[in-house]
Amino acid sequence: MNRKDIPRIIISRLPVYLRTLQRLQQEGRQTISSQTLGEILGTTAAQIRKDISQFGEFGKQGTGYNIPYLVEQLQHILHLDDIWDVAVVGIGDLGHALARYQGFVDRGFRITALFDNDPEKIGRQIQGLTIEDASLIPSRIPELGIKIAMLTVPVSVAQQTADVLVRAGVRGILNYAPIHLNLPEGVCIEHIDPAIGLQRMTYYIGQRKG
Amino acid sequence: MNRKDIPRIIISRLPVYLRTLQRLQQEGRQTISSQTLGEILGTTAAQIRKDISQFGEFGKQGTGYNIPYLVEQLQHILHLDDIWDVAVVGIGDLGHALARYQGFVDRGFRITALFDNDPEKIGRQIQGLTIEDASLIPSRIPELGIKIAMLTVPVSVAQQTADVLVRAGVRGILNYAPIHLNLPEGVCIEHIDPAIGLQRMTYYIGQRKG
DNA sequence: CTTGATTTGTGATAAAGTTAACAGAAACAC
DNA sequence: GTGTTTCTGTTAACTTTATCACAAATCAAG
Repeated sequence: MNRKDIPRIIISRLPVYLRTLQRLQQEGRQTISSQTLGEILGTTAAQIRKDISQFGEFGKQGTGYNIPYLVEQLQHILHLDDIWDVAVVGIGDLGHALARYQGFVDRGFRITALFDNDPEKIGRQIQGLTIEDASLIPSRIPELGIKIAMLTVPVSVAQQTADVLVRAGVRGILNYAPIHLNLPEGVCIEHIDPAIGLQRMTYYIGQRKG
Repeated sequence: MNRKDIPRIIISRLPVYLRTLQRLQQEGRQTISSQTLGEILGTTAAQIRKDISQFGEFGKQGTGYNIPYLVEQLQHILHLDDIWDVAVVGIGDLGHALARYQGFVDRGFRITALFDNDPEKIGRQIQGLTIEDASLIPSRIPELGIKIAMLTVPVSVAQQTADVLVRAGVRGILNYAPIHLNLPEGVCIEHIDPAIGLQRMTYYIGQRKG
């Protein structure tokens, strides 16, 4: 089981499985078959079985998967055994919303640092955290051992801010700026851009009047 | 050129091309080769050429692509010739941030309705728009001709709210609730979940202490 | 006008990903 | 205990997607 050999597309589906399994677990459900999980997720049983089987034999014939056990295994595979500390860089409306969002802890993440370069914002508090001067990123990120950042700065400074973060030791960036970031090998990047999502739909929805 | 025959994965890349081309256009650049665009986007020239060629011959040998012309063509392909009206449903921190975001208009979208079911919020204004009672969705959505909604409600009511929107005539939903929505054939859905993005990265980043 | 450098669009090829199908294990009904 | 049903993990077949490689078009220089 060499981690590098497992296709990226399979890895990208695991968090989706995990999210649903955690919800089912909270609802008190004990087991689930690939068939049923596929129906819930709008995918096929074969794909779910194939994906999960990349990492071991977690199911049981005739019964399906034990939900708490599979949740545990997926969390381990995705390195979610411990909580990750995350920084939010750029405290505009969106950064503010992320800082206040209560849903990260159950998923394995905790926001532990906020950065902005606006003197008006520096020093203010959100959820008990103080917004720090972005110029302190190079010292504070290593100090706090932060490896992951959410980037919610304007496009004009996104690439340079990302570069600073990477130099400070950040290994993964969730980028909300609507621009493709070029980062060195070994740094992970995920892009979130609502307009891209909307534009992917309008192709299929068709003409506005029609 | 049957639209249905073009692979979804190609469609999903077009908005990414468009976003970059629009930025280059704003910077005053006139032409670009697939090679250079590939370097900017971290992809290959061949893929860009193949993707674009699905829809016609928009480039010129020896020169590359004319940026304003290609932008226009991509906008037309994606049905972005006119501005789409969009509703935001659920005005928490995130819905609030989306309602205030200034970046949609250049990308083809305009937020024209806000809904929430909290009496405290109904009637308040954001960017000149009044938050309306979510119970009015069935009448207001058709009235305003809205076909696209951004869904930022709690998980517990996400599916039922989506169902209401679809019954009201919505054809595409950008879902921010961390749950998979099951919608009828013909309705487009895109999911945005920051925790999923983070979890896709932690697989590769590895153990927190390591 | 010719030569050399670029660059597209595309048919052929290779790689990657998905689906189908089934042996074997487990559970269940009676 | 036996027969039936359920369900996984896996191999093989199939489908989709990405890459390669090149003819033909364009441009620039002299």
